[in-house]
Amino acid sequence: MSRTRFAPSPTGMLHVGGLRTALFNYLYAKKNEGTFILRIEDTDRERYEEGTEENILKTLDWAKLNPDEGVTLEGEKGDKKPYHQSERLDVYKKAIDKLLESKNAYYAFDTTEELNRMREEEKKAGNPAPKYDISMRMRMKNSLTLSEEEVKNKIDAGDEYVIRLKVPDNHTVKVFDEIRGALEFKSSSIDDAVLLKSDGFPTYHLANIVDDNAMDIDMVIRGEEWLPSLPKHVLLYEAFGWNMPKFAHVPLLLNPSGGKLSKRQGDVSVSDFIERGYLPEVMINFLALLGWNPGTTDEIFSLDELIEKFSLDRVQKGGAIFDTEKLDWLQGQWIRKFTPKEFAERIQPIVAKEFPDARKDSKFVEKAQLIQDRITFFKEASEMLSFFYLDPKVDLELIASKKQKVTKDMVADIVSMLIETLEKISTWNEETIKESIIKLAKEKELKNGQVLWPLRAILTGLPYSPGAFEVAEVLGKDETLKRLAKALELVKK
RNA sequence: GGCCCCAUCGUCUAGUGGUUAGGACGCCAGGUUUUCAUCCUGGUAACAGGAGUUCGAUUCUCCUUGGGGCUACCA
Repeated sequence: MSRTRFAPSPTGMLHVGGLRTALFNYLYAKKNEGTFILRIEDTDRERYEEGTEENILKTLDWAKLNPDEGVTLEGEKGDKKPYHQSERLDVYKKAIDKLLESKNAYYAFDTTEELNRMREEEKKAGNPAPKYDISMRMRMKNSLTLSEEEVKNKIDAGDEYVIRLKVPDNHTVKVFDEIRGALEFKSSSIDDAVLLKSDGFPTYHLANIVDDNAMDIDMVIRGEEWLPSLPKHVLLYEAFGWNMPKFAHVPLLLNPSGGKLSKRQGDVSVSDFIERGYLPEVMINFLALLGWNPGTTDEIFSLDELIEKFSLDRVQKGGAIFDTEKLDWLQGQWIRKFTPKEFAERIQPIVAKEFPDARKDSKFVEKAQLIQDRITFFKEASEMLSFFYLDPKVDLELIASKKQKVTKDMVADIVSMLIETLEKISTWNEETIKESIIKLAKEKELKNGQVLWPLRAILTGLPYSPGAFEVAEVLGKDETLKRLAKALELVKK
């Protein structure tokens, strides 16, 4: 049993990196017959974006990574409510009081302007990385430099304040990361982070630790960008006297040019990929392989298979460039994996949108079969099946083909021969059609392509399409001959 | 700048002291008795550099270099 959580902020659409973090958390939980929890970290009122929480939930639902507990599309589930941090302010207040009491935190009354000025001064004085601790703590206005009475007076007077973590001096924080191993941080490099903002909201550091503890999270899987603040979190757990969960910092997803994944260099929000027609199975499969591998050469995995194979010790340490070259290939693999019936069912509504006849087409499965190996996106299906639902244009430029050695003045003869030959076929199927046409070509001393190209071009009206034999079979004898006859007439003119 | 993380083909990766350094995507060539696609076969291409440890380093250690992250009253 294990409890993991995905804890996004509603500050933007869910992006692929976030989905991967969610996936790893989901896989870990399921692998250990545990619980996957979704918590919304909405403590930043400035960056809050309307609708993004819904986008996150819907995207997770699309990917079939629905949380077992926490915030869901059906509302909050579980006995650790609420799961929105903005509704847990009293919980943080209590926690802060505890830290204040144990002197692990202190009040600070400095304004942003004062802080900025002091940092400038420090830099000029040769301190490259001014931190509130060490260099600034004693120079600023806070409960470490002010008397108890002064502090009380300021608070009573309504002065704004934040509460900061008191990082102990001369201390080494030791912590273990499931992916990176043992880590050490000197406390001199850790800043006295703000825990409670002047608006009464907690920062990530506080809220995150308090909630992970309250929600019994025992494995924290999050992005590598959190690694530098890990010692602060460890210090908080120590200050509270709580048991620490295990930590696993997964490598970042990178732009093609190397930096942290961002817009500008292409699509990064999952919604973009959904819109472009990628299947959830494909996205999940692709994301799983970015930073993780099964240790075998297998590459196609369903969510269930991933649950079975997943383990943190096969997660990569280095960042992975989010390069979608392989995504299209994967999509093709998945499309080809569907049974003919499944495939037909999935494209039928899409084709029917353009060609209503497709909806009640008894031969739809056969038609769909012709293109299952030829498409990467379902939306390509309509065009590729168009010739079944409308009369193809007869285009002499297309029917004659230099490459196939078919000149324009040969076309009429070839079409006549085709009609004559095909009319004689009594059992109409791919095999018999093929047989008689190959025989025809041989008799007339023509190359197969000289007969087949015109046939396919007339039947489909397209430069690229499924093969002539299979199209003719599905079209049926009558329709095939009808199209040939019509073409012959037009070509003669 | 400081702190932290990382480093195998262009990309995703296998490898855990001795391998012709393997696979996949992409690309190139050929084949699959019509096009496109699929599929098959073959090819292209990598251990960042330098010391050290060792009989022997891609693998262990250190340094350099390179890349990335963090450095907010954002997460």
